[in-house]
Amino acid sequence: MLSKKTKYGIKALAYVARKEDRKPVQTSEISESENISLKFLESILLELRKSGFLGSKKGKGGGYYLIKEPKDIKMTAVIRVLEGPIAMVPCVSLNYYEKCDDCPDERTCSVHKLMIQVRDASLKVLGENTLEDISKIDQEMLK
Amino acid sequence: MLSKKTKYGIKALAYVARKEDRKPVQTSEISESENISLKFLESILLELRKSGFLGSKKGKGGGYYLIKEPKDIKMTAVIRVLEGPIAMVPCVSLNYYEKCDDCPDERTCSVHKLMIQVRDASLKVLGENTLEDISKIDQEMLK
DNA sequence: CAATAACCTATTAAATCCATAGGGTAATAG
DNA sequence: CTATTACCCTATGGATTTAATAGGTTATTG
Repeated sequence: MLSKKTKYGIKALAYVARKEDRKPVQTSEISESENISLKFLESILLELRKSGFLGSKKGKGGGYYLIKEPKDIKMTAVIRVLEGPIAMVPCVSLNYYEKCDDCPDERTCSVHKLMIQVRDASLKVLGENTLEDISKIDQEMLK
Repeated sequence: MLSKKTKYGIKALAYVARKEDRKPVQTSEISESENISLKFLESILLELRKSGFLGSKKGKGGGYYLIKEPKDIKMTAVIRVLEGPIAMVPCVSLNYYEKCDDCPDERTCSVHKLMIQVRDASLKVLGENTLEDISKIDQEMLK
């Protein structure tokens, strides 16, 4: 299950991406529009800034803005920062690998075998989707 | 992340599936062979019995055995019973659907859009793999 | 300087997970 | 029939994580 943190983080990024101009967007605006607890959102945006997705500006007229183009932000990167590993089991994670305590041999582990396939399938989808892809709203969708 | 419960459950099912004869396998045997806490495993096997994957036999020579052929057990079914939803977000779950508190309109939700794709990709992999597929050990794997 | 909005630290309530403990009960072997 | 085996069931606790709240500090604009 995706944590609320990740969910909110993605929604916030998508919200910022939908603003054509590059003016900073305030936390409170995102909070109200996306129904996210203000304080919780603050901490998430802060993390997204520290990990290089957002820039910020303090004081009046300040807020957060995208540093890169939405089309250059892969969803794999976003999820890895907010949620951590994409794999469902540490022993098949590319970026957060960890050996299982049980399991003497990964090569013969039934779970390992299966979860590698799931990981690759997820990775494909998340690698093909950019922030641009998921943030735009087609009029088609509203019918 | 996959819970230990699900992980152990899959490993236990695979272990039972690897036994050619249909003799019951004892919990203690699985526990030792797969390095799973005996008491924890007991509760997992019990759940797998109640949900129709395993049958059991009490007394001496008793244990658990598969009710269906390994090739007829899809991994989607196993995971849904042990872990719950396959989707990463309740609002895209086929079997455990739940509306999000935030999110006035799913059709325009960026997370929703993305997670449907992830769900379908996972569903494909888990639907194509059966217990037979993941339980067999190729000699190729050991090289 | 005064207003604004990001920034930072700490705390807490709730939930979930993993495991253990301790027995009860049914079936089988001898 | 009796002892043993091994499944069956309930309850509990510790640890970890998650989600959210609270309260303050720093920097920028006008």
